[in-house]
Amino acid sequence: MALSHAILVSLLDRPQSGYDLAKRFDRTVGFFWKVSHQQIYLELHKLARSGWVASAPVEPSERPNRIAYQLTEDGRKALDQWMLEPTEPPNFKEEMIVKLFALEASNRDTIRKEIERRRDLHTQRLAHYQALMAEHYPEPARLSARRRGRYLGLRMGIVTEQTTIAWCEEAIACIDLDAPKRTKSDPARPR
Amino acid sequence: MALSHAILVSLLDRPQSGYDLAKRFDRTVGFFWKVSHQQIYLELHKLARSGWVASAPVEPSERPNRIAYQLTEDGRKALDQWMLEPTEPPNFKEEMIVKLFALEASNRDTIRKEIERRRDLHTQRLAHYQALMAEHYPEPARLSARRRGRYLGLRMGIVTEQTTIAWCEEAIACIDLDAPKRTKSDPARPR
DNA sequence: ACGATATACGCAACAGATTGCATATGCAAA
DNA sequence: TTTGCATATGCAATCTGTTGCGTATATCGT
Repeated sequence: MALSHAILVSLLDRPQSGYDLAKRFDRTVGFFWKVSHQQIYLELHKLARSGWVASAPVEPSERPNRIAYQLTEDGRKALDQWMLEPTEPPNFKEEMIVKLFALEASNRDTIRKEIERRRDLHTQRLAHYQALMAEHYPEPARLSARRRGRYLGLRMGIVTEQTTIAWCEEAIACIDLDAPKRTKSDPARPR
Repeated sequence: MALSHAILVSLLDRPQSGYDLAKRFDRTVGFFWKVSHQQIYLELHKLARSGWVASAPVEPSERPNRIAYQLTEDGRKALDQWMLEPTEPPNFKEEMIVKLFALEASNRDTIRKEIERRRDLHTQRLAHYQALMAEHYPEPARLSARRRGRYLGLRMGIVTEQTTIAWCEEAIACIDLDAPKRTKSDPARPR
């Protein structure tokens, strides 16, 4: 049950509505962990039923249809308990690997282009993460505990993208290892 | 629908039963993609209903309760179609990041130990992958197309584990950056 | 005044995946 | 001979997560 606990962690900071949580997810871990707003509303209802969160008073200045939730004592205890439990390595369903397993039986040109597309996509993501890093963490050595956790999350994003890009380059070079040599004037690539 | 296509790709090789497929999954991509045997049996039924696989004759020498499936013409077409579709980057629900987001509010010692545990686990996985690499792909430059796809899958496993281990080391070093200095004779670590 | 966009919540149906249970055979070790 | 293990399949319940739809209000530009 990772999402519910991610919500609890976010509520440690301050009371938030489902909408707030969804936006915050998108801005922080959203790139490598997609969560739909439906899922968040659903989890909030469940957490409320468990008594781990409760509706928080909404400032009269805010919209009336907004429902903010705050962490309860029970929720805080549940979170502390969860922190003690071991984490599983995430599993990682990379469809590219499945396609590569079919390398012999399928069109190499298609696969190569797809890996190139993925490489470009990850290059964009990396640039985005690096911009965030430069903007928010110019001096990592001097961060508060609160910001250090977020910094490490972003670092994971960066090293993951770098690794993925390097792997894509390796895969592109590897796919045609047995193909006949090509020249610039004859760039046709055989199947 | 990635699992169903992974099954189709595996059946490209030869007809297989659910049990065969499950074992093969465990031996190949199983480390980073856990699939239960139930899920495989379920998908096989679905694929059979769609007409993408069909029961294959079972050798009389084999156990009678074994049901092997083979790819049909339709299944092969569906697979070719799927190869043309773009792949999404996998999403990657790393619970450690959620825990790190709670760094300020929780026990650092617990988090540090958990990251050390994860680092050790990934170190074991890496050793396992490297053993597989040495055993099966001692000379990567001379592989057939069939084996090259599998080689690249294993390479992805290796670089992913290496990256994860390096990130764990970085995180361990980073967690206590603001803690008072410790000596070997006084290894107590404050919260 | 109108439309676009952002805010804000939720239901219903489905798909994907896990967990626990049930069943049955064959083989080898204690 | 009994116990346990590997082989081999499957149901039912549950949980997790997605997709599509529906409903509002507020804000802002034209």
